[in-house]
Amino acid sequence: MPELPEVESARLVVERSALRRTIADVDDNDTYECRPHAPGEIRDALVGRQLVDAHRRGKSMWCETSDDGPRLGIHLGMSGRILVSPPTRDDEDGEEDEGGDYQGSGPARGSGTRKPEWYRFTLRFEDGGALRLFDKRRLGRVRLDPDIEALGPDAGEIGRDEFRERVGRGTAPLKARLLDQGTVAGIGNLLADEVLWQSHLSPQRPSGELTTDELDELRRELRKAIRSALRKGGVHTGEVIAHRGTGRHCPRCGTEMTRATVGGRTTWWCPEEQV
DNA sequence: ACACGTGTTATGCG
DNA sequence: TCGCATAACACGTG
Repeated sequence: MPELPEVESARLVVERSALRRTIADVDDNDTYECRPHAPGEIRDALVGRQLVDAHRRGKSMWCETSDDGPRLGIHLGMSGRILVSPPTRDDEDGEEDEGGDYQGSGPARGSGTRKPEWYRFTLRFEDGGALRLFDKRRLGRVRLDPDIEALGPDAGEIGRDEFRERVGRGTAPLKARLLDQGTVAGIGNLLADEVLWQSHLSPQRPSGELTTDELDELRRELRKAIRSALRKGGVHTGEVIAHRGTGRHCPRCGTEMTRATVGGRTTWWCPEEQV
């Protein structure tokens, strides 16, 4: 469930630890993760180059490469994580620096097992270290020159007027609009539920019927939730997230939470407060 | 064993 | 053609 905050954490890891290291080899043999590239295509484009910058918009990140090389796009999908290991020093096998830990909410969540086949993509550096994409579910994606322009503005940076204009239109349910990456980029299922709860808005409200005040409030709560998730380590730390579930209650008013599929995703909200 | 979750993309419909 | 809805994808988890 990497959403915007988790991807930003991963980007920071790349920026901090993977730039300016020469790529010696690339394992791009996972044809699903690297689609539509054929095996070897990404390797041929990157060997000998360096990553020189790491960017992000919404849930998509990409790196510029040296000598006017192609951009390397990485999407974490639903279970992807970026792991970067330092240069090997005297045959020492270094600990991996990790970005975006989103492994569920409980302390004892996730076994931590790392099967080798879950490493879907690897950049091996000349210094002996590597950048890897670790992805159990295999819905992540690596590709050259990704189409970033298809995404809407980043959810954490979109301005007030543009937010009003882009979100406050159409007849689809508000939550579906928020999940549409072409409208605003970076909001996933959990972040959407959190922000709607914080804003006292029903996920089912037709997005075009929101007032300007409601849209402004929604944007404020969105920025707040993103900052908070970045600080606390993931969207699962949101206030209402632990209260999504059968028999759970709204942490503000105690009303039993309601469940429905909205925008194709399981949605939980407080039927009393979110209208 | 089997349903569920989940971001993206493809497909379908009015 | 556009906006919206739904299915498909992969596969670990409960």
